[in-house]
Amino acid sequence: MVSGETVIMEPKRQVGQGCCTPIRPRLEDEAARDAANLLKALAEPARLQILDILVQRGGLVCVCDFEGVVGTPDPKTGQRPKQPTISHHLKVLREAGLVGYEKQGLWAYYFVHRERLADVQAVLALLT
Amino acid sequence: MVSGETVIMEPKRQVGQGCCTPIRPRLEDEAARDAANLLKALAEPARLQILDILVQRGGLVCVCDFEGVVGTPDPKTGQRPKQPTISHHLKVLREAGLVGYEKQGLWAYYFVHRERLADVQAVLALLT
DNA sequence: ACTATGCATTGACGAACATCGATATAAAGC
DNA sequence: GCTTTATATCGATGTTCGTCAATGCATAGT
Repeated sequence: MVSGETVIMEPKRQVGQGCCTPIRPRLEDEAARDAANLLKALAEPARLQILDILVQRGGLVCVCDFEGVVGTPDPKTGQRPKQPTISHHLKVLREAGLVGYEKQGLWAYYFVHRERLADVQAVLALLT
Repeated sequence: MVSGETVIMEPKRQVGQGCCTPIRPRLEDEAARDAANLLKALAEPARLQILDILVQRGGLVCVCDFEGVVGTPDPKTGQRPKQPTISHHLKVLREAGLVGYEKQGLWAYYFVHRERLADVQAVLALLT
């Protein structure tokens, strides 16, 4: 980091009176909470791969397509997450508004809500 | 959902032989894991607000600036997270490569690693 | 009616996380 | 030296999360 060299023009900060001018994030508490919840829904390998497949397919995908295909393989058994786990991840994505689904007979067909993905990108664009 | 109406061109899926053609996510396991770890580092209101302030300031910000300013207020006490918690969040952001810092005397000045934020946006762009 | 299938939900478990108070470290000023 | 200040780290606690086996619930096929 070349810390011996860096010169910050930072003049006169008296210890004990607070070193900096007060500041508030532009991101208000509620907006930060909402954004964090969206990001939390995304922050899982299995869920990212589910979304990837949904986008790749560009349409409706039934749940059985995800089984044995997404999620990190168990280091011991080499097995990927099973059906109840997939269903759980899909529920998380649903509740975050990132995907929707239709029931057709025995199958459930999922699709992406692209607007919601755009919301995430909008938040990240704020930090650029 | 209009589920009575939706017509999917659904040709002949025999129950029991798997309903769909096999598919793999373009997002490989390791890439998915890395992306998820980055998103996990972002998926916290306090950390989003920290990054927001860092970007807003456009330069070096010392830790004390974040105290009492970022993070969700405790519903009971109305208090925001205290110094050890802020320090913890900064460590998480550091380890994710999202921020860096320089030590100047008593103070630690943090700054954003914009390239890393770009990495996150690149992953999300894949899903669009 | 009976069986098999696709999917959701429940309950349990361990791992990971956010937060805190207390303590440690390290530099500045006396 | 000692004290104060800014930050990091440690240990404990309560909560959230990912995963599974078991179960429930429709629907399809016989």
